[in-house]
Amino acid sequence: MIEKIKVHIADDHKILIDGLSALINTEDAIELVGYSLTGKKVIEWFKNNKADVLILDINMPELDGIGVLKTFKNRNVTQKTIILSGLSDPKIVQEMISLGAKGFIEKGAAGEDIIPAIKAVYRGEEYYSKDIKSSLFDLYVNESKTEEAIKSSAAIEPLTDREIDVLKLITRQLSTSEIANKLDLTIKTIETHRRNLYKKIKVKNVVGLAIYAVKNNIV
Amino acid sequence: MIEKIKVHIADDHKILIDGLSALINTEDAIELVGYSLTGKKVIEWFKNNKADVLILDINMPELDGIGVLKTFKNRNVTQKTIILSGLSDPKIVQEMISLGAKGFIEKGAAGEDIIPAIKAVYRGEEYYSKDIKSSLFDLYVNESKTEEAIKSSAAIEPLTDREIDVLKLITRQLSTSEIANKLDLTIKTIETHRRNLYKKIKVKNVVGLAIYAVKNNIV
DNA sequence: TATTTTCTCAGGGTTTACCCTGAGAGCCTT
DNA sequence: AAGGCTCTCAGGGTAAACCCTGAGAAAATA
Repeated sequence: MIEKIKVHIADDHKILIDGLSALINTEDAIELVGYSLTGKKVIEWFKNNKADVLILDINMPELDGIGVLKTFKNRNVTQKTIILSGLSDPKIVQEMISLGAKGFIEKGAAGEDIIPAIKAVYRGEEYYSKDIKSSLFDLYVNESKTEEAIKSSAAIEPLTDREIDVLKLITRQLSTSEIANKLDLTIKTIETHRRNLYKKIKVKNVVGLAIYAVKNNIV
Repeated sequence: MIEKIKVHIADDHKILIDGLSALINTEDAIELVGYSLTGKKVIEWFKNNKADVLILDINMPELDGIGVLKTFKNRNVTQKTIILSGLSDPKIVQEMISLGAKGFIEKGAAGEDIIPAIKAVYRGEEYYSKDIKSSLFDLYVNESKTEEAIKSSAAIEPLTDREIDVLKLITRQLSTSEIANKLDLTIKTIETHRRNLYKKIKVKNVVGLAIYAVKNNIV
């Protein structure tokens, strides 16, 4: 039996994972060895497992695709990655590339792209779907592999488990003292978590937190 | 050869269509006879073609899923429809049902839901994925098939213009005094509007307000 | 015209959010 | 062993949110 290309898919829409899975199963040379519904779970999975290619959605709750690649980079993990993206904002494309992404497929693109993309990236090549290429992309690809791009990142620092706990309770409209009660912690601790959330998410107050939570499906 | 269930899929993400297509192809009794990437194209397609079941995404450019169903309703077209939705806002669920949708699947749900959903809806039954059901949904489904339900939509008192102004500024993370400044009103007035918003939307604090605003596209 | 709704503002109050600094304990990685 | 991160907690403070009651003026509606 020939060695198959091992693929891991990360996307918060299970139905898309199942769909891609079915697509991939039509190809003998590729097999799906795992999937994740959040960025955090991707990190967890790769601690104990290996895949040849990671297909990574950008918009995910808790920790987004950018955060995943940053985490990999910080840990000096080299993971061949194809980005799945709803929108092809050149800035984001640039950032993902500078973080090591080797492929880029728009969700609006045809599903047929996925198989050649996996194969190309697996071989060490790069792959970009037409929409990406024909957008402003070409202008950036050559200059984008610098360190600066990483720093100017608009992305959000990854939230810790505790912070997510607190954020979830905040969105349930609980006050700081109520949260402290529920988690058996002091008010001061919860206040610290709140402050850290403000800093990380870069918002002014609890309203920004709530909006972030809803938009990122943490509710 | 046995008659297959003819399905049309509408979603602005081609990759999801291709994925679902692959999923559906694993089932002999169902075949994909067409797809659309925008709401407008759905309308066009159904002018000259027929499908037994329509799988319809809500978020689409040009004309969204709600618009599609409204168009069908205006033209007295009865089309068995399954809604594909990223979020399960009860209000939207309710509206889609009153517009004739017979099935409802969250994108976060498992892909295995899709086949039984198609079969159920084809047989004239209804189908809702677990996430939808287990949300506040059950409370609404029985009362929502009347014209009245559309008017009394989700039971929230209508907001006044001023209240919406204030709510918008709140979601921009402005404080009461900042809002007062911007609108040339006193703090006391803004506080009153806030209090009325809490009552009408039935939330405890500004967090509830923010969540409501995001889910109802007031941001 | 009469009534309701909306929009405005007030006094006076409690509670909560938010900001600053600092710090110890445990865990993981280098 | 050393550095980094997470999680925990503290003192002490200001600003803001939130709650109560009451009410006048204008505009929409009956």
